[in-house]
Amino acid sequence: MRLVLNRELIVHTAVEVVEREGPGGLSMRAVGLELGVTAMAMYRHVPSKDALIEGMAEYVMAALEVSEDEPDDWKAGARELVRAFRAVAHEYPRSLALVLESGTSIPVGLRAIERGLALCDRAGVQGSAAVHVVRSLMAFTLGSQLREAGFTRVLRAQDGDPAEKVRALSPARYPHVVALPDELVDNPPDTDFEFGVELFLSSVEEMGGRTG
Amino acid sequence: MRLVLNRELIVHTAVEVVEREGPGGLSMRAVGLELGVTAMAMYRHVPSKDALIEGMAEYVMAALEVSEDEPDDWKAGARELVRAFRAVAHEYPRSLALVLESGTSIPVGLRAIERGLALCDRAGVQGSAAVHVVRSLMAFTLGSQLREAGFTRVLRAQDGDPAEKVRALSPARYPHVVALPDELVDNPPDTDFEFGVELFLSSVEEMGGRTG
DNA sequence: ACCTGAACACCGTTCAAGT
DNA sequence: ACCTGAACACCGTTCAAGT
Repeated sequence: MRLVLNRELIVHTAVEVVEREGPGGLSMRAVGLELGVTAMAMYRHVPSKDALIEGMAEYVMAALEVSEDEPDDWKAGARELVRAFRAVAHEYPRSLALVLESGTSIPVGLRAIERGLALCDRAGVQGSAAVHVVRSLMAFTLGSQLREAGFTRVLRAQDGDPAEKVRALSPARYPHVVALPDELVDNPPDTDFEFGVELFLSSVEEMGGRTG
Repeated sequence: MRLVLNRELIVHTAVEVVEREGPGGLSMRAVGLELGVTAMAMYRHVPSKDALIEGMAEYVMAALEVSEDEPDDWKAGARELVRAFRAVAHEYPRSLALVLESGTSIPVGLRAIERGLALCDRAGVQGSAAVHVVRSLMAFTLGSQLREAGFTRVLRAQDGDPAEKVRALSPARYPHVVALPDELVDNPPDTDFEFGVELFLSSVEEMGGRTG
C-alpha cells in the first residue's frame, strides 16, 4: 500500500480535517497524521501552511456551480447565482470560516463574474455600472455569510432570554429597538439573505428599466 | 514608576501593537513586553487571548460615532451611519482584520441599531422589514470591508498587467469579462461602496414610498 | 527521489514559588 | 495581592541524515 502524496490530496485531506475538527484542528502535523505521513513530507508539495489554506480556498470555490443555461429571466438567474454560492458555504462551512479567519482571499471564478455581468446585461445594466452591481452583490453575499457564521453579534446575551433583555432597555433611549424585541432576536439567515437579495435586485431592475 | 495593570490598558496596548505590527504580531508575550510585564501577569485581568481579542473588538467598535441629531432626511442620515462605520474601519484597519481573522464577532452597538431603525421609520419602513433592512445594510457594509481588506480576489494576477490578462481571455467563453478589462481591474473601494449604498437606499425608498 | 528525526524559535496557558 | 520562572503541550519550518 504505497501512498502517492500530491498537492490535491493534501488539500482535500486538509478540507476533510477542518470540516470534522473545525478551524482550530488544522495543523500540518494533523493533516500529515491523517495521511500517515510526517508534517515535513508535505513541504515537498505545499510550500507553507498559508499556501495550503490558499489551496483550500480554491478547492472550496471550485465547487461553485455556475449555470451556463439561458435563464428564464435575469432575476431568476441572479437568484440562482447567489444561491449557488450559499450552497458552497453550506457544504464547506468550517473551511470557508477558516479561509476568512486566516485572511486568505476567496478566489471568485471567472465563470461567476461572466455570469453576473451577462445577467446585468440582460437587466439593461452595462459597463462600469454592471461591474459595480456584481461587486456589490458579492459584498452583500459574503457579508451575509459572515453574519450567518456568527462574525457579527447584536443583542446576543449568553444568559437569560435575550428578548426579555431587549424589553428591559430604556424606551426613551432605544424606542425603536424596544418596540421590536422578537424581530431583533429572531435571526433566520435564509430569510434575511433572501430579503436583501430581493432589495438589491429590485434596485437593479429600476436601474436597468427592464422587468424581465 | 509603578505600572497599574488593568484590562482597559492591556486591550488598548494590544490594539496599538496590532496597528503597528499587524495581526501576526499579536501575542500575549508581545503585549506583555510592550507593557514591561510578563505574559502571565496579564492573566489576572484577561482570561485568555480570545477574550483579549473580544476586548479589542469592543474597543474598536466603541469608536463608532452614531449621531444623535435629527438628520436632514433619512437618506442623509443613513449615509452618515454607514460612513461612520467606514471611518472606524479606516482608523483601526489591522485590528478589525484581526478580529475578523480570529472569528471573533463584531459587536454592533445598540445605538447604531436604534439609529438604523429610526431612519427606516423615517423612510416609511417599519417592523420586521426595518430589521431586515438594517441587517442587510450591515451585511453589505461588512462585506465591502472584507473586499477592501483583500479577503476576496478576482482577476488579481501577481505578475504582468492584469488588464492585459483579461484581454487575453477567450472572448467566446467570457464575452462580458473581456469587454470590461479596465473596469474589472480598477478597484476603487470608496466608489464601489458608495455605489452599493445608493443602490440599497433607493430600494428602501421605493419600499417605504417616501422621498425625504 | 522521497521521507524522517531532531532541532529551532516560537506559541497559549498552568501553577508553584517568590515578594 | 500581584507578579515571575519554569514547565507543558503544542505550533510552523529548516535541514542534515537516512533509504
